[in-house]
Amino acid sequence: MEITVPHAWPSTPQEAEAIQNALRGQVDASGSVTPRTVAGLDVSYAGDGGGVHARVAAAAVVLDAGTLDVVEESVAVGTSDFPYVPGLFAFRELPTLIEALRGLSTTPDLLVCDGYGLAHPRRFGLACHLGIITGLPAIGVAKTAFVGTHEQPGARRGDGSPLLLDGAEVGRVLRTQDGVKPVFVSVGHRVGLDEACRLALALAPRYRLPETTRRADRLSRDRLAAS
DNA sequence: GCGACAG
DNA sequence: ATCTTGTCGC
Repeated sequence: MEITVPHAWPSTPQEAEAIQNALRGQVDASGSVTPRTVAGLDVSYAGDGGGVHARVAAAAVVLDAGTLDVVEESVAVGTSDFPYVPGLFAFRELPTLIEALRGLSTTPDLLVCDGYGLAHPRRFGLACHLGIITGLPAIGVAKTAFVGTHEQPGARRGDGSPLLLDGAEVGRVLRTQDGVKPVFVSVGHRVGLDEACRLALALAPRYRLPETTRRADRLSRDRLAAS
């Protein structure tokens, strides 16, 4: 698919924050989607992934939203030239993720990102970046807590509790399987939170994480090991 | 002031 | 994220 990045790549944390502050107003946190295809995105790192020039592999795996069968896969290898800073995480993975998306011959109807969207210090996490850059509906499904407060959701699949930040619900702590640790769902772009949770649940019929994320994780890891 | 902190 | 043994459970 074609992608044009609407800004320069930052070389300092200050520039990165300025980009997020400038783009945050463009997020559309409403809407519903009935995707035919869904792309899962993930990045793997070689060695101590904390380094600034670590080798990385980014994967984009497109699944049929109904059957969860793989429709297309794309991987890109590169380096992460921006350090890992909580809140600026997107700048570390975006360049390679975008290359992976460009490698797709089809345009997916939804992006499922490994991380946060609006549940972010400046309300503009990785899922928002990818949503705005591509113009596509996007959601974030994170594995661990980052910002906000929340109560423990019920123990059953589908149970959830609001993720609150400054009195606003910026995401939801969602149980995707009975008795397993919940995931953190937040809006990236052009999808409401209820819809984002519904989609995340539908994409995780058997395991804790969405099939999209699991597929992208495995593909990026394998590709990195083979390079 | 001191920690905590998506991947 | 990645580095890692053994262990519990389906």
